[in-house]
Amino acid sequence: MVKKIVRESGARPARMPAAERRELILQAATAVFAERGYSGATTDQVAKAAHISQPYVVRMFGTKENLFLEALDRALGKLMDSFRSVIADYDAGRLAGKVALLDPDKGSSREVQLKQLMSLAYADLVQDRGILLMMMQSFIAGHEPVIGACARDGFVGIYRLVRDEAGLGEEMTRDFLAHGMLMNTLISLRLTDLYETNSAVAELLECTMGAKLPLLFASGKAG
Amino acid sequence: MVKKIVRESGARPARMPAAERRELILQAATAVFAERGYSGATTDQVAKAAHISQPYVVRMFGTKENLFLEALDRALGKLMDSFRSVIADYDAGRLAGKVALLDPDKGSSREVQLKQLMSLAYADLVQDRGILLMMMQSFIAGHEPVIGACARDGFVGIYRLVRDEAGLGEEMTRDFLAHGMLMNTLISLRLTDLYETNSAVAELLECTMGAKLPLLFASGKAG
DNA sequence: AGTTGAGGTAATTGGATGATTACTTATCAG
DNA sequence: CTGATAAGTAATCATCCAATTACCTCAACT
Repeated sequence: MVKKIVRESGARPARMPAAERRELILQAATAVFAERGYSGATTDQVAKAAHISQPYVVRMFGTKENLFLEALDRALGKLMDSFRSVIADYDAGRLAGKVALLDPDKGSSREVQLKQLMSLAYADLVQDRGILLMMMQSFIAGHEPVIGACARDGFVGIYRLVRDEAGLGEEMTRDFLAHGMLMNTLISLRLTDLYETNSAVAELLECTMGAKLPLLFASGKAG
Repeated sequence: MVKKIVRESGARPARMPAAERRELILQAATAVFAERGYSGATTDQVAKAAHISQPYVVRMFGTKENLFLEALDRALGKLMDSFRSVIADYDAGRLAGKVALLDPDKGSSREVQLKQLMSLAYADLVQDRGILLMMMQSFIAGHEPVIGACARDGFVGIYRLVRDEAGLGEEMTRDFLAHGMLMNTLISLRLTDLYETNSAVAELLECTMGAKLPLLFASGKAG
């Protein structure tokens, strides 16, 4: 007679519908992939972060690669949704108050104002700490056959959105993306760790993030 | 009696002094780490790229982590040497010809001219394809205890060099770094693969790389 | 010629890790 | 109450990979 296994030490996870669990796993995967990259992350780390067993992660997404792709898609979607809603709100006049704060003289063109607003939206996304770094990890995985292709598509999609939908034009879009990449790098590098002890770092962070710097220190807390 | 192993199929590697072999391995490691990142690369891939055995790679550098650190150090050194020699040459008046080409009116300040010259030097480094991507891989490994710390030091070193030794000041240095990060991203993403088929990509590449775009397509051939 | 040490490899190992299999258990419709 | 199905796990496998061990073999110097 095999001894009946009695579940001890309470930590039994709550059951929930698959769709809901899916989102939790994607959140966990985003955080783990963001820190460790595609190769550096393990499905077990994702499972632990989602408080669930490793086999379930694999079974729900098929492969680690597919999990990464879905997390990437989710991150890209959040970024683009955020930008699109900025554009829509701006064009509907719903951001007049914010614009007045950023640009009291109202001397800037639509593009310049939109650029500032999207920078703000971008910095807001930092609070998740996963979303942006997840994308960054995909951008340097260009050599991976499938992930690389999706990353390229995603990047081009962002370029088109900023250049055409927001209407920033070539050079302004390039500069916008460049500063985004610098922000991503500073965050991923964890330069914030040196903020107190290194005045050059403090200067660079303040100069790059501007008023949005506090968001960086608060990052990681939001879901 | 154990059968004497006779070396067949000639491919026996040439012997060479350890210091020389070391540099070859570092070159190979730079290329491999640049493409696949720290976690994604294997010591065996480095060994194959250097045409030697995997155990020898490990024995010569102790650990994979240490190999990465030495390759990173080498890459950072090359970049900073390159910038420093631009600065020295400029201040010694040895770049008058180049400056005249970039800035026919001679209307720009020292900082602006130096910035352009350093951008040029940066783009020259692209030809290796390993140097810059190696650094980029280290920048997104901020969570690794040892590698992350070295990457932070390296980044801050570059910032100081550009801001203080070249004298670009805060904002200009920030913009310089931002565009460098964008270039790194475009290269790592292999957006060049889409240059022919995607006009938005062609536009972005031309806008970002300017006259230096051909260097990008020629990259990977140099040692 | 013989020894020695540096340059190198084959074989192996132990741990990690993505994936699979075979279960268990909760929930809910009838 | 009772299947049936969906949610979830334990155990295990096969593979990969960094690191170790135990060698081999030239070249240089007595």
